[in-house]
Amino acid sequence: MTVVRVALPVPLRKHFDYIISTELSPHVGCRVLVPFGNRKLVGIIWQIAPEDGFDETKLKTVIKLLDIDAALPPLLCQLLSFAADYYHHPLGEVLISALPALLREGRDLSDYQPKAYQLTRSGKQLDASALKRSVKQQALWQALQQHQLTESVVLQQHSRSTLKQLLDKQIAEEIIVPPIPFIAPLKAPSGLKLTAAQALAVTAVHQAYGRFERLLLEGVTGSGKTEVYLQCIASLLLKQQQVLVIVPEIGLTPQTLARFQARFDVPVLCWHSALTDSERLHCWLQAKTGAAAIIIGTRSALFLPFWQLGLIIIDEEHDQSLKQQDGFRYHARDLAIKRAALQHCPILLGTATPSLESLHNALSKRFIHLPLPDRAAGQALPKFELVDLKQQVLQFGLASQTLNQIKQQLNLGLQVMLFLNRRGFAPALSCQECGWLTECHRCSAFTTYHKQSRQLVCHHCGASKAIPRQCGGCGSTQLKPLGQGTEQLEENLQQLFPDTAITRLDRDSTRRKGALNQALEDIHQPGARLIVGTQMLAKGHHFPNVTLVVIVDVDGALYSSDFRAPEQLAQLLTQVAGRAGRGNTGGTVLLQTHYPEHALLQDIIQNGYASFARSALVEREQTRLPPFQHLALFSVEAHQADHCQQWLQQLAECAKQFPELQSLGPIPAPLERRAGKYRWQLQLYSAARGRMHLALDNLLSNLARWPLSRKVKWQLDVDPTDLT
DNA sequence: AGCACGCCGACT
DNA sequence: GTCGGCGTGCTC
Repeated sequence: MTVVRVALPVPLRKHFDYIISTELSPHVGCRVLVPFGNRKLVGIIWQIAPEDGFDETKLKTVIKLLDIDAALPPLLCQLLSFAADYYHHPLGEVLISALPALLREGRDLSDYQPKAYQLTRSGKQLDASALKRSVKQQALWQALQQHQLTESVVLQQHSRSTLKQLLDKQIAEEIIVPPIPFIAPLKAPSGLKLTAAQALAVTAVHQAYGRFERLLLEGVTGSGKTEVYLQCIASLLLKQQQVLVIVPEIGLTPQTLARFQARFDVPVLCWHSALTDSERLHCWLQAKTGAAAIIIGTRSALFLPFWQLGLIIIDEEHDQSLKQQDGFRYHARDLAIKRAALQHCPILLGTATPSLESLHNALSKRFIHLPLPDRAAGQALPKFELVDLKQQVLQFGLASQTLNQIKQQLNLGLQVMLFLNRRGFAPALSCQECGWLTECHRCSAFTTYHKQSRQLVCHHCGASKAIPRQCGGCGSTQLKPLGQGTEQLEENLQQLFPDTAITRLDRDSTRRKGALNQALEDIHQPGARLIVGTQMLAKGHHFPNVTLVVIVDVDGALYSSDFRAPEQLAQLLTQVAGRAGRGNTGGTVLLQTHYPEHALLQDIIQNGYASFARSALVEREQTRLPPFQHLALFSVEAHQADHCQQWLQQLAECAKQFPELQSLGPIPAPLERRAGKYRWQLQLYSAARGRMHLALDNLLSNLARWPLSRKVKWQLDVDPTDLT
């Protein structure tokens, strides 16, 4: 008997000790089923025979050891332990979140591993006459005499009942066959001819193999980043090493996967939220055994147990979806860097619009900077033009200049893309008599009018309700949509261009399964077409026939209280612009604004993202904002606003004992009420990362004792990207 | 987080 | 007389 210290998926920042038989040979990283209060939980063994043991007489016994081999290998344990400390999230929850759901539930791994059958010792010595009464059993017995057979092979020729009979008689036995690591392709395919800049980048990555190195591939849209990835991967596969490619949530299109699969004759697997639980477990096992060569996945792919990981690629490293926005709020890029350090392998961050964090690291030489300043096929980058909306008569939110340019392109049989970051028909319904607007009862926000579904929907809490007949203020029946969303823009454009095909791409139009792919297929058809959409248009897709991009309304993002808003706007504009003119014709981007003289717009259109980002960094340094100071955000939710405020006030008081922490707040969150709850926040800034973490640990152990902590729901977000 | 225990108010 | 509201305490 020995004591094991177990990490359990509960929000308690401590471990629990249990007794287990030494004969089971438990080790760190194995799952165990344990009694906890009056329920049973799956936990992870974190320590064997801890020295400062809990009172042994009070210990309960492990119900079941669920793994022979650690489900979380040592390297992953190190990574997850680091992550739990860094993001101040309870270890047990972090560990369990790294496992596929089926393993989290305590399922036996062997149920999901491929099985094979062989004769037992007595089965081998069996006399042929022993089975003469059963022709079928005899046939299977004879087949197994040659060599073991996998389950699928057995079942092709024999029935499951015959097999069961031989197993019951102990003539045959079941064995688990570990999948075989992938076979390296004999020769790496050469691929496209690289530009000089691409070749330099590939060489830099090659030189980093086998050691930890961080590389930032800053390639303008259309510069051929994917080709760089592919050529880096090719040589790694020859070394029999695996590759992890992390992509943004909607970046993993069938096209991306197809491109990788077409290039390499090795198993390429994907990992994303749409997989079923057993597909996920399959992928997890293929990574662990080395059967998978390349895994392309969203942020949680970061926690897959690779057999021999040789390279991590983070595509679109600036993308917001790399940061988990609830619960365990990790940043996949930052943890991937930690993982690469633990694996002693290089990590390549690719983007046209680097995050200011990564750019700062590159400029200060912590990362190797690999610029790809030109488009691979030599096309010109799209050119920006500002359209001044002041003192203009607009038609459906579009200036006459904009409309003229759209007409021109359509007449040439080309495609025009209109970007409007507002889905639905209109952002609100408004009363013509008194100005009343339809609001969400539970959020401090207006409800969006959706014409097709005939509903008012709150985009913050998801609540939807029927359209009111009368104004909630004066009773008038004169309710009109206020403002324009993509649904309305599509309708209006159809009126202006009745003979032109229009494709709308937003969350509503692509909700139906297969709708997104259908839309993308339509867009790839030649001929004039209007494309209307939200954020979805900005990410990854290739629209070769688009020559004109219209940003219908840039103003919303120009005056925001979030210090990251300019960076995000610049990234968005650049990414959307990058969809234009990828074919042979150069593209134009029209920015419609009431503030054409705005410094941010001027900087982006005249000098491009790279220049904007460098000046934004200077500004961040002057204002002591990230990455020049570290930020941790405490947020609270409660039914009563003063509970929020009081709790944060107490926290701010407590934080005062740490001179290295500067606090900002308590302040109401930008969306002060959501789903019926008030939301407040306290921002903590610090120049010294290490000391900030110590202070946070101290704050967390303090606040656990406050009575008010029971009345509010609080969260801590380290390095937040979203301050709403 | 879950879950039990426990103590007060409104119903068959 | 009970059902059930959520405050409080505990989990090796």
